[in-house]
Order: sequence, then structure tokens, then C-alpha cells
Amino acid sequence: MLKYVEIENEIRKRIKNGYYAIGEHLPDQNQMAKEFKTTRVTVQKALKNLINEDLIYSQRGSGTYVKANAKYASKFDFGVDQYVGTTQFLGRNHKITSKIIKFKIRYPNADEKERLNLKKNDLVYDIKRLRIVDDEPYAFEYTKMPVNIIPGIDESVLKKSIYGYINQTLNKKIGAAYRIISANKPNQDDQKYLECKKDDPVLLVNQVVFLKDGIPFEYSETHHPYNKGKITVYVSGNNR
Amino acid sequence: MLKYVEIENEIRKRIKNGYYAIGEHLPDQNQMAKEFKTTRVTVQKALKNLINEDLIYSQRGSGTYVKANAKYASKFDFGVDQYVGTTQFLGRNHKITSKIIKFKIRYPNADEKERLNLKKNDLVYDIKRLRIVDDEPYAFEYTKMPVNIIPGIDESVLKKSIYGYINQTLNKKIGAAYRIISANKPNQDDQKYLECKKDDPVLLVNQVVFLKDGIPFEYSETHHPYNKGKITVYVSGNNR
DNA sequence: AAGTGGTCTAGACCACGGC
DNA sequence: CCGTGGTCTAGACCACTTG
Repeated sequence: MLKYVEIENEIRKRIKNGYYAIGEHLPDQNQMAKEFKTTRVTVQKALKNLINEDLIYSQRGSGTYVKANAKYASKFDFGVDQYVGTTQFLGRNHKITSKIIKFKIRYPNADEKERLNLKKNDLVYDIKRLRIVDDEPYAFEYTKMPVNIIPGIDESVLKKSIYGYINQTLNKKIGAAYRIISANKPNQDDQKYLECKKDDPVLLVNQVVFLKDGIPFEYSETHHPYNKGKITVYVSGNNR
Repeated sequence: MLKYVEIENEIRKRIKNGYYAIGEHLPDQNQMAKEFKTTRVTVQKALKNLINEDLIYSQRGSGTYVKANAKYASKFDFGVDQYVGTTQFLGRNHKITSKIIKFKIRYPNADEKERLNLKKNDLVYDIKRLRIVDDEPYAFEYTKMPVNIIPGIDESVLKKSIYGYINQTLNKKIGAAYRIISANKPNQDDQKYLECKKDDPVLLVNQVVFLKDGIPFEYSETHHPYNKGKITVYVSGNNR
């Protein structure tokens, strides 16, 4: 086990069980280095990670303190910013299925070319899926993906999870996502498949998703009925 | 100037002007240490920061590479996740004013007590504001703040920017925010002040905002007309 | 002035990827 | 196997906060 991870875990434990109380400062870095039989640099590495997790914060000249919302933040360690794929988002206590409304391979339009950074003659999948959770319509997805980046998608993949296929079968790692969230009136598909009435609002998530190396592989728009989809975002204040 | 910041800036520059091409690997850490007349640890610190910025990524045994979406990501350095306060969000090219609809000090209800972590006898501001941008209604805000954390709010503050007051006058630093985004039908206030029709959707942002030390200081709900408010989120894929 | 965190050095060994 | 990034040490000096 890595030393700085051990230190992280120990400090996390002490915060959770109240040994380091909220608002109180932790022992200073020299003391910690002694306790864990290591050097200050290693202690600092552990602390840096905990700062990024929003559990603690440091003030030069003063000390390192437990944040008042430490427990609040840790509650959302999982479950926030986890919009990546419906399947992962909802977890395993739900029955998730898909109805494929459209599945084609074609040339991209100008917008898709731009967003997915495609060259001439590159093809895209053009997918429309209704996502069904516990036998109720949950979301309607318009998805475009480059065929050369994500090869081999077929109906059996679409019925399960595209993200599972990318991770496990293609062994590619998913990276950042850029999203635009908005509200809108329901379109024809929403009314037909999501069973929206004409005055039922729809929550829209427009997103470009990238692989670890920064190559965009998904450009999609997801529609949620207004009473079903909510999006949670936790923005850490550590962005300098 | 700090050495690792110098290195960061230099690498950032080289990525931007194409000296380090997308997908290519950077010189290895030993070479960089030599070039910048420093040690590997310092080079690593600079690289770590650039990784957090989503400009590059490292692979043990292989090298450090420029991400394909490096420019994409850097485009959103500012402007994304910057929802913190309408004033900051929109920048200076707009005329922003407020109409105060309600301003009271009262005891909190159970929900507010919970979210703002209040004790008995703690008071809250209860604020309703219409935010107006370039002479058009832009958002309707329901805001609750603890009086003891943010003392001294009055109408003159409300007409400008609460966040400006907290930063500059109270000299407190704003930290993380937890948000829930959803869509809904317009309520009475939306129809009256935002000029929504009965079938115009509304975009809702429910948020708790914390100070740097983790103390919650704002619990609010903001309503945007569906054709005005859009929320952008950039989720970095570096969360281990 | 004393104590804190932030930066930096000059080494060392290890883990992993690709040839 | 070699070259890469990841971790770690034992020091040092500096910047800042607080009494």
C-alpha cells in the first residue's frame, strides 16, 4: 500500500469518527510526519488529495482544518457528477432497458463534424434510444458517435450499455465531459415516447464526452420528463 | 515567481502555439528538469497542475501526452462552472439590476435549518429578487442566508451583488457549491415577473453554497425562463 | 518571535509500457 | 531490457498568521 494513501485513509477515518472535530486544526505536518514515520512531503501529498476532496483546507501560517461540510461533501463522493451513462448513474437496484428507435450509420453534418472533430469521409452512428427504468420511460437520447473511434456497435450493445461496451470490450477509458443543461417544451418524440403532454417541460442535457486522451467520442442530447430527471452538480471551490 | 508556475506557463504556451503537438508526448521529466534547471519533483508538480486542468495526461512507462481536447478544455477555463452569482457569471458587458420583491428577517423552517446547519434562535434573511439583465427579466431568485454568517445585508447590497459584498466587504472566501438542476412548470412569480406563459418551461437551480471553511451561507432556488438560462458544466475525468 | 504551511533540492528505488 | 512516470527521503529556506 502506498504511504500517502495510508495517511489519507487514516485521516479520513479520524474525521469521520470525530477524532478530528469540525473546525479544529489537525496536528501540524511535522507531527504527522513523525507519527506516520515519513517525511513532510509525503504528508503534504496526502493532505493535498484530501483538500481536493473538499474534506480539509490549509492556511499558511495557521494550520490545516476540517471543513464544516466535510460530511456533506463526502456524502456525495459517489452519486454526483456521475451522469456518465444512465446505467452507471442509476446503479443496480433498477431494471434498465432500451428501446431502439433508430440506428443508422451515415455521414455527419457540419455541426457533428465540428463537435466530434471529424475528417472528411468519417462516419457516425446515428442513434435514437428510449431509456426505460423500472418499466417507465425515463429518457430519450439522440446520440452521435464516430464509427472509427468506437467500432463494432450493434443492436445488442445498444440494448445494454454503450459505456459498458467501451470500458470492458474496447478497453478504452472515459475522460471529461462538457455539458449544457437547459429546459424546453416537448418535441414530437418526447410526446410520443416519454408520454409528455404539450405543456410538460423537458429537461435537456446536451453533451460532448471525451476519452482519456481527449478524443471526443459522443455528442448527444438527452431529454428527461420534468418530474423524473434531476441533475446534481458539486463544484469544489478549490479552483484557485 | 514560483518555479513550478513558470514551468506550467511555459508548457501551456508551447501547447497553445503547437510546439507540443496534440497526441505527441512531451519531453520526459528528466529532460524538463534539466531544461528548467530544477529537479524532477518540481517538474512533476507543474505537470500535475496541467493534468488537473485537463491539458495533458501521463501514462507510467510511456510518457506524458497532450490531450486532443486541450484547446477545447482551455477554452472553458473561465465561463464554465462559474454560476456563482449572476453578476460574475455574465461578466461586465451587461447591465445588471435587481428588483427586490421581498426582504425579511425571520426564523427558519425545518428544511432551511437542515440545509444551512442552523441552531435554535438563528435567524435567516428571506429574499426574493428579480434579476434583470439588459432591461429584460433574466432570473427570479428565492434566497435564504443565515444572518449571523453574513451580517449587514440591506437593500443597497441586494440591488448590487451579494457575492461582491461577501468578498469585498466581509472579506470572506466562497468555496464549494452543491446544485440540483431541474425543469418545471412556471409558478405564480414566474408568470408575473419573468413574463412566462402557462406552458413556458422554467429551468430551476437549487443550490447550497459554502464558504471556504465549509460553512453553508446560501440556500437558494433560481428560476430561469427556458429560452434564457443555460447551464454549462465541465466535468474533468481526473477523479481517479 | 515562534509556529505554521509552501516550495525546492539531489538524490534513490519502484512500477509499468514498449521494444 | 530500457526508458518512462510514480513514490519517497532528509534535509533546507521562505511566506504567512498569530500571539
